[in-house]
Amino acid sequence: MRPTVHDIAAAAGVSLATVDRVLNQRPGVRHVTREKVETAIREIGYVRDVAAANLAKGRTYSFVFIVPASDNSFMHGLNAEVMAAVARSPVERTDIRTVEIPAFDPTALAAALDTLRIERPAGVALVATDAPEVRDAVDRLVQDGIPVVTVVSDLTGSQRHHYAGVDNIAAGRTAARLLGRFLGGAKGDVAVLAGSMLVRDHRERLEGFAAVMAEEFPGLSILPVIEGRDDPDMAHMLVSDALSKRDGIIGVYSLGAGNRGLIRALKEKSVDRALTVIAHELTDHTRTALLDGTIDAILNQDAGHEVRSAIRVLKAKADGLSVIDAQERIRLDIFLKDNLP
Amino acid sequence: MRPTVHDIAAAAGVSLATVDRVLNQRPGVRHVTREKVETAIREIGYVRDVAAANLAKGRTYSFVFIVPASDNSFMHGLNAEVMAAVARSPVERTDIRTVEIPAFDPTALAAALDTLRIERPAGVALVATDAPEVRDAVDRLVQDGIPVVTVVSDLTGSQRHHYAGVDNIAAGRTAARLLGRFLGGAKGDVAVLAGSMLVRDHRERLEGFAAVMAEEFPGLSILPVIEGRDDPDMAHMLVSDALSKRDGIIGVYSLGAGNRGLIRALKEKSVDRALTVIAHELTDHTRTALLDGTIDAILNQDAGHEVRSAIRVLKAKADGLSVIDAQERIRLDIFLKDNLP
DNA sequence: AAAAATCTGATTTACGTACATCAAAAATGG
DNA sequence: CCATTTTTGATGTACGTAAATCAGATTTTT
Repeated sequence: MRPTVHDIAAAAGVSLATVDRVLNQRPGVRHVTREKVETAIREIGYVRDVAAANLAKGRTYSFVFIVPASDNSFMHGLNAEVMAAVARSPVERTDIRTVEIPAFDPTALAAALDTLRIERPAGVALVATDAPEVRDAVDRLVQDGIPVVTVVSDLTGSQRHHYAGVDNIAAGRTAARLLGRFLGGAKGDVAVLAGSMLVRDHRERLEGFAAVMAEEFPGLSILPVIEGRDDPDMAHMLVSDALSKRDGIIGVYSLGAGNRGLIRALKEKSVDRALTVIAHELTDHTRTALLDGTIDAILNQDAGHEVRSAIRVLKAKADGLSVIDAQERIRLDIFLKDNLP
Repeated sequence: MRPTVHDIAAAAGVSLATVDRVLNQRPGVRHVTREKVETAIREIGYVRDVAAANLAKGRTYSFVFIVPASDNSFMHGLNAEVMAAVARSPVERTDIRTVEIPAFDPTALAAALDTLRIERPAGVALVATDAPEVRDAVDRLVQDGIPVVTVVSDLTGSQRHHYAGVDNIAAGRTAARLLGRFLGGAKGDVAVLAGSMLVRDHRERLEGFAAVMAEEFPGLSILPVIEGRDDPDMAHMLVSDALSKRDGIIGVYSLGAGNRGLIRALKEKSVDRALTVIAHELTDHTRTALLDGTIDAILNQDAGHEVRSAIRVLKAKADGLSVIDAQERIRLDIFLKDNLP
């Protein structure tokens, strides 16, 4: 049987009330007594029974998810996963609320974060927009003792406790190697379709992609980045245009969202030429395109895993427990035709 | 606030004791009364507070992991992950015990399973060996009401509740496509190194591999499978031999363990020729080989995830709860140089 | 040395469920 | 209709922790 508070009390020669004061850092315990209790805790290897503690506290963890109101498949998927978590929340003693804010609007995001300083939830998860005011707002929350994790998009330099998302530089590098290898030794141009270079994820993916391309595939040259603003129609137009103008294009890397337009453009133009295409995010559209050969590989981050991981980490932080790092590492999924889920 | 047993009692117009009898399927409740209570439960949407229930029961889940005593990196890793879970077990109210049995010995495995029918643990996880007697022993456990999950290697046709492992046919197919694409349109021979064709995983990987090769890469022909018995020295010898004899080999697929020998053979022979190599299982050896270019891609199953998933599923089954399917799907990791963890 | 302030102990209630006991009520048999 | 059996209610204890109260013991201040 694992030791309980009673055992600590007996071992330390103090009363239960004192043990409780030490455990829950309540005032009214002399320094020497406190140390005596802490030693006892260490010696008998006591670990608080979190389930019983939460039961006694009648605690429900109240978490807030801040997500951008973006209209693309990935964000819809993310939202769906948060909703699924909300549906499960009573069972897990959590009370999850989502806050939608305009996409790519650092001011709104910072304002939303500052609002939470008053509400004081048990934890905050946010899809970060990379800007100084957001960083500062996050740091303020952390200073207030509120656990904060970033999801999908990180906020380096901030004091957020955790990032539940993929390494986007590694993703870009992986895309480059796949594309390079798939193209064999062929020489030619590679088109890159991004959402916006203002988004950190996209910048990082491009950075990784360009690095490996330069290092390892000198025969391939990257054309100026096409910014499709994650919009299907815009992507369609721009990609069609590029494919018409440059007939040296033999590969395409789509590192953002809005792949529907890309796929349409590819289908129109690729009747007469073979293109190797790597895209991000598995959606109904990209899945179909992968199966029919329009896309050759899809890099993906599992939104469900990210949401669940964020919740687990927030819970652990709220309880002052440690997390299993390997479990919380969000992996980059690589999908070919054959290993689709 | 979520409803409690008291709320059920009030809603159904019965006493707490009766609710308890219904909830824990104790005798002494008239059919009509039972239905009344069950309706109330459904209507107010009651879900048992598992934490409180386990606290009251003083319950600790006792799980048994049956693992083969194989001497290769993967099984060592799996064992390490089980041990890590054991270390965490007191905190999670679980009591995990491992049983080692000789590898590839169906009789021993079946005997071990039958022993557990007497012990009656709260759940059993096993690395299955594909044989009728094992299937029968598993079915007997399931019939006894004990949750059973297979890990790493499945037991199709049995009544096990869950399989925590990858789809090996998909793995083989993925390997074939990667190899085929990496080789561009080149024509030549492909060597396949397996542990043993008696192991179901290996058979399935080969099946998937051969299928895609035949369908999509007619220029590549698969040589007779080399069975290295997952033994480094044996693999080294056999692969060296094959590479010397057949100079048409341009690709290698290693679908089993014992990659150390393969890597040594490749390093010796590949000074004068370029080979594209796909291997399974990320270990220190394969990682190094991937980084130095000896191996081109590694397919991996994360033993840690498999173990944790198995435990989560066993727990859920023991509590009669449902699992989040997407969370428990073990994905096939594809590692290139750039996305190593 | 007395008064005040600070610390500690003892005890109780609560969280939501499980489980046991005993009494009371209702249904069933003859 | 009585005796028996079955069903139901009322009540209490337990699990491990949190949190509160109040009394008693120390220490510190005056």
